[in-house]
Amino acid sequence: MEKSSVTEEKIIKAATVVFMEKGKDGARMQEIADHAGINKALLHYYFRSKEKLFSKVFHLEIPKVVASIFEAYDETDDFQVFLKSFIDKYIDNIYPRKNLIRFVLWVGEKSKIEIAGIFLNSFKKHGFKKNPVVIEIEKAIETGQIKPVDPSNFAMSLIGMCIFPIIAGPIAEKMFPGTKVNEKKYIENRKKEIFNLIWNGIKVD
Amino acid sequence: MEKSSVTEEKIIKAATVVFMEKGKDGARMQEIADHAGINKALLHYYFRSKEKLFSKVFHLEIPKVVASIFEAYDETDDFQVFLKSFIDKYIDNIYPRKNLIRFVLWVGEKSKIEIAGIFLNSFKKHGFKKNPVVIEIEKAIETGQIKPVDPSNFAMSLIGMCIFPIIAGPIAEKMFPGTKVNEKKYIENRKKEIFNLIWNGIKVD
DNA sequence: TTAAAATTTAACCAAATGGTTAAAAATTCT
DNA sequence: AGAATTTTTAACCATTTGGTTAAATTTTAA
Repeated sequence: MEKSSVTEEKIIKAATVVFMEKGKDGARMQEIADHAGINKALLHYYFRSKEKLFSKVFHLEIPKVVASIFEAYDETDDFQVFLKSFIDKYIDNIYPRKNLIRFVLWVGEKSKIEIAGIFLNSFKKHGFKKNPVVIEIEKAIETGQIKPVDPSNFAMSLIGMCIFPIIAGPIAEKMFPGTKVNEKKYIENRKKEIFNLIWNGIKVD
Repeated sequence: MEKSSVTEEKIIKAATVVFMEKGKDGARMQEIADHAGINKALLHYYFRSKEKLFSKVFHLEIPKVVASIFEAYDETDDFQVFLKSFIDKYIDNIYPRKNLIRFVLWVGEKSKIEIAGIFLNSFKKHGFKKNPVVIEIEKAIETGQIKPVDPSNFAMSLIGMCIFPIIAGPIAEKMFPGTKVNEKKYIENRKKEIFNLIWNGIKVD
C-alpha cells in the first residue's frame, strides 16, 4: 500500500474517533491531526476542510451501522432460532459501536448530509433491497410460524429494544434500577428478556 | 414578576432551543442572545459563562425527560388498561420533546455533569423512589395479571420501543420500509403494534 | 425629585480555531 | 544518479468566539 493511502487511512481513523467522541463541532482539527500523528497542514492537504473530512467519515460510518444488522443475520427456516441468534449477535455487534450509533443518530438528524442514499447503497451492497430482518419476519408470517404482526413495526421494536439500553447508557442506569449496561451479566440477561418478551408477551394465558 | 427574572427566563428558553438544536459546542452565545432578543454582554451578565448557562439548561431539562414518564402514568388496578394508556400518553408526550431527548442522551454520555443526582431528585419530586412503571409492573406480577418478567428489563423494553422510532427519526425511516415518523397515522398505528407485541408476543399458540 | 441601584448597550480584547503558504524533506521514476 | 513529484513541516493569517469593560439608560425607592 502506498504511503498516501496509509496516511489517508490514519487520518480517517483518527477523525472517526475524535468526531464520535466530541461531535462535529466539538472536534478540533488539531486534535485529529495529533491523533493521526501528523500535523494540521497535512490534514488539510488530504482533506481540504473540516466539512469535507466530516462528510467522509459520516459516509463511511453509516454503512457500518447498517452492516451490524447484516452481520447478525443468519438465514434459517426456524424463526425462533433466527430471533434468538439475531438478538445475541446484534447486541454483541452494536455494543462496541455504541459511540458510533449515538453519533449517527444525533448527526443524522442535525446534519444536512443526505442519508437516504447512503442507506440504500448500503443495503444494495449486501444484496438486499430492504432490511433483512423485515424479510425474515415476512417469511415467518407466511409460513405461519408467528402471528401476523406488521413486519416493519416489529423490526423497529426489536432493534429499539436492543439499541436503547446501549445508547441510553448512564441515563438508563439511573432510570431503571439494577441496570448495569457495562456488565456482561446484565447484557446476557437482557438478551434473554428481550427474546422472552417478544416471543411470549406478558399476557397470562 | 420583576424584569430580571423575565429576562433570565427569556435567556434560558432561548438557550434551551439553541443548545438542543446545535448541541453544546455548535451553539453560539451570540445566537442565544439574538434568540432572546438581548445582546451578548447582558447574556454574560446573567450567566457568567457558556458552561454555566449550559449546566443550567441541562439541569432544568433532564427533569422534563423524567417528567414525561410521570405525566403518562395513571394508577389503575388493571395492568392492561395501564399499559395501553401509558404507551398512548408517553408517546404523545415525548414526541414534541424529541430534540430534548436526543440532546439528553447525547450530552448525558459526553458531558461531565453528574446526572445521577438530577434523576433521583426528579423522582423524589414526584413522590417516588424509583421508576413508577417498574412499580406498576411489580404490582401486576404480584397480582398475577402478567407473567413474572424482570420489571426493570420490561420497563426498559417498553420505553425503548416507544422512544426509538422517535429519536432515530430519518434514520429509522430509511432502515424500516413504510416508517413515517412524522405522520400521525403511523404513530397511532405504532402505539397499537407496541401494545400487541408486548401483550401477546408473537408465538402462535 | 433625585440619588442609588439595577439594567442595557457598544466597543473592545485575547485566545482559539480553521485554513494557507512556501519551503524542506522524502519518494518515485527514468 | 538526479530530475520530477509527492509528502511533510513550521510559521503565519484571518475570522470567529467567549468573554470584558466602562459608560449610558432605565428603574426603584426615599
